[in-house]
Amino acid sequence: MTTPTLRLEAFVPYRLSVLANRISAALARRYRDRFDLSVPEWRVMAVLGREDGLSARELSARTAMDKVKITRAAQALARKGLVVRERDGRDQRITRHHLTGTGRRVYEAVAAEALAWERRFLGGLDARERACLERVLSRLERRIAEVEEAPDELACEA
Amino acid sequence: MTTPTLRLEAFVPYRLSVLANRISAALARRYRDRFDLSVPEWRVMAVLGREDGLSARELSARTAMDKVKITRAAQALARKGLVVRERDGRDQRITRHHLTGTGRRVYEAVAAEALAWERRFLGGLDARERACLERVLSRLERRIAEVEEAPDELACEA
DNA sequence: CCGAGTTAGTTTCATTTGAAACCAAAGGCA
DNA sequence: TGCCTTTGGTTTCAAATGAAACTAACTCGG
Repeated sequence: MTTPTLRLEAFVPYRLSVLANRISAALARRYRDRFDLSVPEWRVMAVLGREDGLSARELSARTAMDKVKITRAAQALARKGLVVRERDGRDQRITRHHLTGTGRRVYEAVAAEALAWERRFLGGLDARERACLERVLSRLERRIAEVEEAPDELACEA
Repeated sequence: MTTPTLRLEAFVPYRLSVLANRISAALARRYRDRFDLSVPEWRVMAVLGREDGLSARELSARTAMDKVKITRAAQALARKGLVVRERDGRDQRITRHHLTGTGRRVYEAVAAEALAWERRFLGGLDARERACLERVLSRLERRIAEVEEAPDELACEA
């Protein structure tokens, strides 16, 4: 038995990374060109569009971005007049974030565009492939969480 | 029919991006802790381990990294004594890259570790899920290439 | 109450990144 | 042969990033 050699183009972490970056880049360009938004800014808007009044901490949890990124994205959005930030009444440490009127209109437009892009992108797949994708994504999300918790043990299935 | 609202946690580009970053981060930490290598450095080594004497341009193509990153990674590897770089005899513009003896030993070690990690990671999936993953990855790789070429048209399947 | 410890968010600073400018060597081609 | 363009690679510069330090506000045991 020969030692299996590592081929980058067949190595799943590499393939996933390249794929995700290409997809992100394609979308990021659209956000920037059409709406002058960065990806972190867009993610914050996307979350606020569905749940208003979140704190930075909550935004961080829902966007998978660290708190520094949240601060900066939120400040940028505030400068652009898309978001307002206010101290929470009960706990003065907390900053609550809200879309402004303009913010909401922009949100609707970007959300529509993003969904359209996704629909078009996934439209190239047949129903079986899309089901497959959903399965695999959920599965890998669960799996990486397991591996993150036990970076060394031979953590196999329960 | 209500407008479908965008839920970030169900949006494929977002999920893929977060997933790929988590996987990359987990691996990157190992490369760094055990071998003091960054991801770009490791990718260059991985390619050189199988094809020696590549130019920066070829490395760029095979690692999906731009030429600036290649220059920097290669310079770092040279400083560490893992790679040597030399001008091509025929075309003096070209730099050829080779693993040193140490470089090859490190390559073998990192490659083994990377493959072991992947095996462990994917070991959490059953055979069907792994097949599914392979299918979906190939499919999406093809699909993003199509969309990159025709960013606007409603490019569906041929 | 009051200080130790915690939590929310911001700022700082060093590192990473990539677009664009740049330099040097080839490749036409008049 | 001597431009003019192209190509391979490096450097520069400004922006993005994130770890760690920091500030301010809250909590809780004594």
